[in-house]
Amino acid sequence: MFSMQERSLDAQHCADQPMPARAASPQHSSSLIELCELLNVSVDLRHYSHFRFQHVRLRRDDHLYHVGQPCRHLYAVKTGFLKATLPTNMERQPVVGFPMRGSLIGIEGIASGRHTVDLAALSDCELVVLPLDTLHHLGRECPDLSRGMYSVMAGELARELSVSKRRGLSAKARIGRFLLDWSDRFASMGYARNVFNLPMARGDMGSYLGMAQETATRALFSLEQDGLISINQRTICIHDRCALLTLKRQPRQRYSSD
Amino acid sequence: MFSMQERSLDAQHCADQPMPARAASPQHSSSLIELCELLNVSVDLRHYSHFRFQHVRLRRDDHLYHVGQPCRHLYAVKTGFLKATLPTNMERQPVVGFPMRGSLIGIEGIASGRHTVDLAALSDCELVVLPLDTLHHLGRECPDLSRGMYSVMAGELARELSVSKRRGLSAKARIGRFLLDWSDRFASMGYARNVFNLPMARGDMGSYLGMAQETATRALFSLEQDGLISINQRTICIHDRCALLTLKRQPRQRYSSD
DNA sequence: CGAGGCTTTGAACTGATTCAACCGCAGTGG
DNA sequence: CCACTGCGGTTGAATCAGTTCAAAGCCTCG
Repeated sequence: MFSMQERSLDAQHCADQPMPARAASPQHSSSLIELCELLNVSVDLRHYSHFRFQHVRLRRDDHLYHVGQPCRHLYAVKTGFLKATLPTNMERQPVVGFPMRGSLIGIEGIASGRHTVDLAALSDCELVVLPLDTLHHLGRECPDLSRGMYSVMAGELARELSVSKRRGLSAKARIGRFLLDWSDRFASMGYARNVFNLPMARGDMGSYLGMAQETATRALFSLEQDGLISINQRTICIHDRCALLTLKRQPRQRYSSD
Repeated sequence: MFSMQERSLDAQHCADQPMPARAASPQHSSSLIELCELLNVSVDLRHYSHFRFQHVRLRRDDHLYHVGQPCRHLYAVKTGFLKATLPTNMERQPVVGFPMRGSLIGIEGIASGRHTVDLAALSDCELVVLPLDTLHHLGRECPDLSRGMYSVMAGELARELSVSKRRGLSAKARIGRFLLDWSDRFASMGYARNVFNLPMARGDMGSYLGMAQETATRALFSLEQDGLISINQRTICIHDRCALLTLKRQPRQRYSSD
């Protein structure tokens, strides 16, 4: 239904002047300084503040891009939540990430020139469009920016690697870590650390954590039983952060001691 | 011409860690052009060919760096195989990667300034040292290089993301994909595509793929039973690439039709 | 030759998946 | 207003893939 948007975005890609049709009311744009603040990179940009970056708005369930589409822009998330999914011949596309405010989207497509994940909006979103051409152009004149970009990209890689820490943990422990991750993300946005709404369905949560959605449900319920959290639909209240963090595959006491 | 590299290398040696003493005899160095060829980035570098990058040699089981050590260099693998492991409080450190010729190591530490994985040599290795200072310096003068670095880093991220495609596959299928990955890696180095030696132990293989080492053993054996491969210790011979690729979790026929 | 590390094999065990049914809520249309 | 529909979430029961423990076999290297 909104595929028109993708087409028009592509057209813009060619024209090198991103101006999405859907953002029919593009009141907003950001300066380079605002963009850097959003991405949390600190550079001296006094001379380049005249650059402005347009915004794109997405509605829930809109797709920002699909696998295989040319990658000519990156996007910094200003508001809203998204999910990235991998293409597989399976019916269930595995979820590989939940970008939100401060995330830089699209990096995965730089190497091949084409996007390698699908990006869908979980809620209404506002994104800052960063054309790759502009990025390279700016990098030439503003060395600090290159450094900042290296840092952002490396950060994404490090975060992705750390995901592997969850391997070997029980489903319950993975859910626990996951909740703490979101807790920190909300806290870093200035929201409450211990009460928040998860933006995704159980199925997406499970897929991201590598378990069936029923398992996600049961793990949440089990954590609630233990008094570590309270759940009400997608609203989470964390009671015992420390316990959530130290959950792990218990040694499994076999017919032992006694 | 070496001054910059030597300074930072020395600084690292003195200040931070006991870098392998064997690196004391670095006979070789590479030009920027050689480095770019190694990393498979194509840029016009005629004017910068006077830069030279020192080499480091590692012996089997040597560590290139540990978690927490300052990240001031990247390393391009020239020869040999390594493994990257995450730190956890568990006894078994999860393996997150097997860098080899062409891989760029150390990116994960750029964002935080400190390394976030352990890097150990699985075999004797030769690495090209790329000081971050030099990288930033060069990027200023040679815009193409920045672009190339973005591409390399983004490629690492994309590769890391694609690892998630293995989620949801059976152990056997994951092993199959793993073997094909190595097959392609060897092929891209100009070696035989269908016969090769894996550089890592079963335990590391299993850890990387998220399974117990016994499961890795059994999956390999099962593939051999099916006639898709032959195994002899760490020597693998692939007979049916297509079948390896199409392995997946079979639908599980329950007490079926009625 | 012996020690120790890696690999294989067997057998018991269990966490998680799968299937299936049900609940509750939101949107829709009569 | 209420039946209807569909989706997300929850719950239960059976089953299985993979883990864990245990022990033996094999290879390498000092």
